Amino acid sequence: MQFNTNKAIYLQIADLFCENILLKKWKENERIPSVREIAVDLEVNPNTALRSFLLLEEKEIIYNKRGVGYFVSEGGYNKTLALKEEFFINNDLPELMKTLNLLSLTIADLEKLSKGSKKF
Amino acid sequence: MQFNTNKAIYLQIADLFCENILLKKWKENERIPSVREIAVDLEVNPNTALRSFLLLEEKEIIYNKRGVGYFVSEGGYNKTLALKEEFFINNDLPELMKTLNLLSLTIADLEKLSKGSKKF
Amino acid sequence: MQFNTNKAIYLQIADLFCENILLKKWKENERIPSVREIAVDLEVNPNTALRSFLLLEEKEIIYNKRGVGYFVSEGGYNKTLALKEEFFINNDLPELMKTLNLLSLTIADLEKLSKGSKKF
Amino acid sequence: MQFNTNKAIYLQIADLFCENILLKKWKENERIPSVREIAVDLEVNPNTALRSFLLLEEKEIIYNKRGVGYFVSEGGYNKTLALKEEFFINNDLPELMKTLNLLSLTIADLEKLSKGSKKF
DNA sequence: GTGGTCTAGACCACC
DNA sequence: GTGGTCTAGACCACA
Repeated sequence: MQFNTNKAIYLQIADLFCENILLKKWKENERIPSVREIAVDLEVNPNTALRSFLLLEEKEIIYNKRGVGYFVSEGGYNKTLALKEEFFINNDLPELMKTLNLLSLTIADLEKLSKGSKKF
Repeated sequence: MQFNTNKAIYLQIADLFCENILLKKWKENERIPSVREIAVDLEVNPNTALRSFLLLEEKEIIYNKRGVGYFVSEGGYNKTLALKEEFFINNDLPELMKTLNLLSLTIADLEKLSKGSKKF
Repeated sequence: MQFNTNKAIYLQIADLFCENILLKKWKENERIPSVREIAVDLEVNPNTALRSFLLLEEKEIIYNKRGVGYFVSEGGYNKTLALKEEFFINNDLPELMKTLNLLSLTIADLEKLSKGSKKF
Repeated sequence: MQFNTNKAIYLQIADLFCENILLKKWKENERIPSVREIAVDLEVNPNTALRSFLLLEEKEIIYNKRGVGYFVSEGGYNKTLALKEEFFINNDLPELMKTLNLLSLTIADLEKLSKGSKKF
């Protein structure tokens, strides 16, 4: 996996985990890969991988069974969605509106731009 | 001014400068506040303020007259606009589309959200 | 049963056993539940349950009859009491006094607090 | 400094910080020693020391000024006190009452015990 | 096998 | 100078 250099790796891994939950690749009460597996797969140090787990555990999106591994929390999907939505509304969206304003663009323009872009 | 802890202060100040230019608060060939004034106003270390100036000078959005101060470049408005647009298309927009997808939102939803938000 | 995540499960189970002995739920020379029963009841790994038994066996609070099961030792009550008392005096009590000091509380305050608390 | 082997060092350091705040050795809005200083003083790895800072920052007891250091939060004293009190009421106290009950002791007995102990 | 802690030390961005 | 991240790897307790 490639990591963006502008953001801490462990945060990018945490985002990846959230994505997996939101995309239902990881289901509630299911065990997720071990710290070591993630570390090997993503080619990062186990410590770095662990930080991602700890971050999401603290947000109660995942939980730990001692000696067994990490699991997606009951309600983890909704919690993840709520967190991401809240962040979007309070941070991304205001930022977006401000940028649109500065660039003299409207939301309607986004449709065209997103289609024109090679990224989609 | 409050700064976001996740982004370098000097970058946030540079963004602020760009905003002022795009909003025509700072016009081309007009002198902008000194490093010292900015540092005092925003309560930051003068070194930090200076970095913002140097960054924008390097992008030729502002220029320096020795012993006089910093000025918005001829064409600084368009340069700023171009930079912001490019960044928006290549970075913000793909990011936005991905987030919308994860949150099961569409561009159309943004209209409502942006109106419902207290931020506007 | 809920376990505290900050303390090893097997230690919490051992504490539970001691409680049963001190409360005379388990009497001297009486057979106590098997490792397997404990494991099922408390929903823990049999290995974990076994460690609790071994710990108390080592302290001679319980003993094992091969093929039969575990029993509370002759004198197990007093032994448990003595251990708990010693630990209380040497560990809990100093810790308590320090905490009281930091919180500007006195032993006298404990009376009121313990009554006010919903836990009792 | 000696550390208790039963508890993570970074937690013991965090406790120490709380003590300093409760004892008013560290006052609100005052800078506290740097991560490196703590690491050297307590003879631990800077990483370990940092964990203590991060823990307390997350609880908003201390805050960070970029490139400057950590400071006790406005209201940090009360926050620390509240946290410690809450923990005491919800954890230490029930535990204590249970232990007293098992040992056939009363709160009144604590007075004598605490005086008799060599620790005071 | 699992995670959790810790060390030693590097590198970096930032002030 | 400050903190923040990351690696490499050890050691341990626990299940």
